[in-house]
Amino acid sequence: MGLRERKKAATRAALSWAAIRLTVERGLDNVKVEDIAEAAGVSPRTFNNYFSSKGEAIVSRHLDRLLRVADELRCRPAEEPFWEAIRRAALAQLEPGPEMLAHPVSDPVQWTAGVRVMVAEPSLQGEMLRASARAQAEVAEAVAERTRTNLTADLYPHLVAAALMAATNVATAHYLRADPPVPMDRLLTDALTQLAAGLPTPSPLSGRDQPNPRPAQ
Amino acid sequence: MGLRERKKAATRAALSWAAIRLTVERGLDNVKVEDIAEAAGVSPRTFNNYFSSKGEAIVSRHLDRLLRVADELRCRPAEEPFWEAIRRAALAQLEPGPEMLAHPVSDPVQWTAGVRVMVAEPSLQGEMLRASARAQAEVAEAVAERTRTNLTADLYPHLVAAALMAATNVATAHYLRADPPVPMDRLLTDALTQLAAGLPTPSPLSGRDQPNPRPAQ
DNA sequence: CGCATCTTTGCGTGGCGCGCAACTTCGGCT
DNA sequence: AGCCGAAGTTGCGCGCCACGCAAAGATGCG
Repeated sequence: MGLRERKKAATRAALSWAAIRLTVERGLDNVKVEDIAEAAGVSPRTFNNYFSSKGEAIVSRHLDRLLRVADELRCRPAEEPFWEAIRRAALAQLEPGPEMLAHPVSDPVQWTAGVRVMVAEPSLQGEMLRASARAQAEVAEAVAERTRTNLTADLYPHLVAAALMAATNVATAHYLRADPPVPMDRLLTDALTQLAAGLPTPSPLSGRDQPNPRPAQ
Repeated sequence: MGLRERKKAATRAALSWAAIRLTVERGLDNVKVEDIAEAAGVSPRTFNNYFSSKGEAIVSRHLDRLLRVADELRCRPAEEPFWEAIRRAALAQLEPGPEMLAHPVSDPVQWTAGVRVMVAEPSLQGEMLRASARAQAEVAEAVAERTRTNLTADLYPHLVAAALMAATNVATAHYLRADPPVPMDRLLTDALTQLAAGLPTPSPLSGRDQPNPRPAQ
């Protein structure tokens, strides 16, 4: 890989991390594009050569994580049971990615705070969900290959991909509000297990700690 | 309901429909907020009293549809089997809503074109997915009530809601690309059936018309 | 070394989101 | 009926943002 591309990737990462860090520190609308560009040591105009909006910059790290899920799914051996492969692929997003290790700026705490603001800020929610949708398309393709289903004629690969992303989102949301904290891999595995079981209504007598306190109205 | 609220609702609908119609006719970025306001007979400034962006205006009709799903789910009798209730609720979005009947402007063709542009335009995708997320929260609440699960402690209601929305989105996407056309209710029902069955890998020998033409690489 | 290609940058423009402060309309209450 | 507070509308103005364009700079290859 030439110097050119390495530099591009570095600038991209710098911009993205700067966007996340500043947004976490000051709040989304106390950060101007100018600030992000300055923090990354680049002209404001250049920012828009890499990202078409603040939101896209912030979410791009999240998108990278999600794309690793599709990659991992393609890498799983073909003889592995299907849902086991799905589970492994889903867990791939929790491993620190290549650019995560390169930038020591990004401790997990900062990342969690970043995700929290992405979920909280309305204008970032859309961007975040769009990232999920993009990753979902990749996953659907991988699923179609693996299960030999048809990407345009069958619902199946899209359903699996959508369910996988849904599990990710639900687990993430739960992770962010869980107190005391719950490990993310457990949440993800749990969600996928329930999905693969067809989401049967849990029997209220077995293993439930407490029934819903809100009475049915 | 007083005159005030009726007028507000009317203006809101007028703005939203105008936004959709103009966008379908001319393309998203050949429509200025000014145009939409003018078409609705209202000042440009007023537009932003109702919607905070073009995208929100366009998608608001879609959001209304999705919210009807949660409403319908709450209305289904408690003795109805759970997944049957889910199916019925999902199908509720296909029925023309109250404001659909009031505005004869909105034939199904126009609506389909509207959805098509929402899915195609990048800046509308996010808004659309945000609408799904909002509806999903409502559905999750309804599911928690019905199944007596806990909205904050359990993944279950969120998973069901997310799966329902995923089914809706996947079915919609398939509907938009299907040629020859496939009835939407069949797609939705099919998607939900597969989900409730735990998304088993379809056996490639039975009932498949054609295997995936792309070889696994 | 020198040229072709890609990238960065400054500038300018059009549009948008929204706070603010009049002004208008509505609806209840005496 | 008439009045008054509340709610909605409008015009104005500001700061920000996305992006087209063209000049200047960096990079890689022969």
